[in-house]
Amino acid sequence: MTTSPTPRVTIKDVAARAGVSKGAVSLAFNHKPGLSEATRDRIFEAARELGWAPNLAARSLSSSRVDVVGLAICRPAQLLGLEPFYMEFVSGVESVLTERSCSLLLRLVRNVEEEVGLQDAWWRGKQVSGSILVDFRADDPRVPAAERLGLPVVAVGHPSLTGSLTSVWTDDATAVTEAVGYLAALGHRRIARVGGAAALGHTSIRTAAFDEATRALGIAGARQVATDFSGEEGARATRSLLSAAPPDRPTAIVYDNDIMAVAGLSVASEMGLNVPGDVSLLAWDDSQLCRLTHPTLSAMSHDVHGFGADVARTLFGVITGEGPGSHPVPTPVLTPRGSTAPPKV
Amino acid sequence: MTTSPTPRVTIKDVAARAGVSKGAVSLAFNHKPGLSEATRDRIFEAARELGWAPNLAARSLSSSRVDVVGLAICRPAQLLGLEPFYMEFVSGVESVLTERSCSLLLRLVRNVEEEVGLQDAWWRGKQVSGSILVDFRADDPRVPAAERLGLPVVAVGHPSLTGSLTSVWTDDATAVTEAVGYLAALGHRRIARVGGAAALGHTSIRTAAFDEATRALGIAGARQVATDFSGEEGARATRSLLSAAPPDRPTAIVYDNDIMAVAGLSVASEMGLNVPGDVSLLAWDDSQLCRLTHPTLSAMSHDVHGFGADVARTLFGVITGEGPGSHPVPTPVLTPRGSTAPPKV
DNA sequence: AATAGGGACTTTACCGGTTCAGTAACGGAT
DNA sequence: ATCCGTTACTGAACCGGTAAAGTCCCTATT
Repeated sequence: MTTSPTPRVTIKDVAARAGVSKGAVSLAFNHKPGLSEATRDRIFEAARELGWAPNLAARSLSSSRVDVVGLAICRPAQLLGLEPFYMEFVSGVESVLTERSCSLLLRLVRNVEEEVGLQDAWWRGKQVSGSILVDFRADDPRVPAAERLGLPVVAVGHPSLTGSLTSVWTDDATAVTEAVGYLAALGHRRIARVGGAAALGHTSIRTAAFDEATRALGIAGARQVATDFSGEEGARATRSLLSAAPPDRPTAIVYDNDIMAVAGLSVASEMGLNVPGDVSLLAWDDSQLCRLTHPTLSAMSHDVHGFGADVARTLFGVITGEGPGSHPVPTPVLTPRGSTAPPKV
Repeated sequence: MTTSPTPRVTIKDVAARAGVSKGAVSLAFNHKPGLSEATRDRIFEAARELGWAPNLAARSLSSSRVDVVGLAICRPAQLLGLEPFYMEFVSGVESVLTERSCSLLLRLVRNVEEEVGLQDAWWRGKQVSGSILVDFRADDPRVPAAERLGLPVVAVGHPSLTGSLTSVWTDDATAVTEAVGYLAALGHRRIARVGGAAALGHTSIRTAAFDEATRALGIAGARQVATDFSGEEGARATRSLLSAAPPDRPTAIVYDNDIMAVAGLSVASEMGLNVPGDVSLLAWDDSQLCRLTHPTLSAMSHDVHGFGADVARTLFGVITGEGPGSHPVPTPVLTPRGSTAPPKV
């Protein structure tokens, strides 16, 4: 049994079959004017019969445009799997890409330098028409790199981190302030925060906002610890916070994602502490996970799918020549569930 | 301030700069013989100075090969985000693609029909050199489609589902048997299973294996329920199973993924049942999540990252003309943790 | 001395589309 | 009857590479 050598059908075959020139087929398939209805139909009919689809490589070569956008993510694989955030984000991005029959080129990288090299190669090699940049850090090398290349990008991150690049961002500072305010309103005076990777820009923003918010409320015993976003570190951080003697022990903890909050919840129960009786927990980036625990987790909730879609739409804007801009998306909203309550006396 | 129009540098510029012909540059960059060391160096030097990277569209057009593989995933976005499985799988795939400077074209689709159309277009349009197919169901339309197109694919699924396609699969039946055997050995006689989407092939395989295993052990009261893999349905299923009166209530539950097991755990505690005292829980597709709960979840553990890598390697085999084959990967192994124990009395 | 062989390149013909200058045909205005 | 302006389409150049055939020169063989 031999594999049939798949006689690839090209635009020429379609043209021949429809009795027109290649040019006409091209016009028809790009919905450009200059063809009669009848001819157009004949062409589509011929293409259908032959099962022809334009060769994108050829198209992008001659028209020098590609329908692909790039996304490189830089987190250890094991952590990535757990972050519901990314998959949901990606699916939001896809939802708008699909509408415009555009594809997503995804790559996991080990560090920012590798990503810079990758974006560079993608753009130089005309593999993408633009890229989405995530996980900004202070003085991120991708900012000058994208500027230098003239690569159309949208930077997912606060404008203070993304230089002249078009950015789409959530107002983390306000959200942190709201979270702290909520816990303080419940009566908590000893509030701690288990933050994400210190190198990440949005982590520093939240850290600063947390300091500011607690100071403003006159809360003295506010502690923060940095982690790598993993459940394990979340657990470790929680254990260390909760093992302080009662007067120093926080009565409320805010987490930077929901995995760590879940881990924190189990640490509390392992230590014989009642949630929310002895300690209140507040998660971030509300995913379904927060509703699966017992008690359910209160969270700063956030439409990640819609966020991804916004980012993709903005990227199309940039690609079509829109000038740089800064696009805030709705601030995460506090969603109280079962893990937060007033502290016991 | 005008954006510099990015004068794209082509192979011709590099050739000119190195004082050779385009052909020579092509030879150098494809590591083909026929050039002296000196010339080769001059060419690379020139390319480096100009910051040139070959245009992949042009390359794939003339050499009729592309360094891209396709992957379409068909699950609702919200569920996807939660399944640690996919991100980990993807990262495994990426790890071997990257070595061969190959990229992954990812797309989320709504149903199998849409995927068939997509794979068809990808292949016809020469956008991919091969594809990875996941989530097989009985009489999957992708099997005849891939055969008809001559599209090189590797099917992630049991050979009984994937027809003549090259398959990579885990032996779910054996794993289920082992899981049931373990619980039975602990003394459980009333074992239930919270399965995944009934339409999926591996779900039916597990369902059949569960029936078979419980029958073989003479266990009468074995119940199974189908879900959509979501935590919510996992919780609902657990609630329904555990609300039976004690003699009928299962003393052990096996889940088809770990999200549902986490959900089940919280349902048990919400119902005032002790895990593992009153009921033992066993998760599947062991992710970090299983170590974050309290008690920690026993699970059928499985190297998903390595699985993805194997799949990618196999795909390269298929692309380079290796005949169809069936490649089993290691069976998930039972990893006992805190959620399983002998039943009380 | 003539010839063969091979290394190091160059030349040239594509790959499969898009684009744009050109052309033929037709209806209407002058 | 002529000229103009559209509309509908064709033909050829071009995009940036690859691949196969061709050229040239140098050394080894007969």
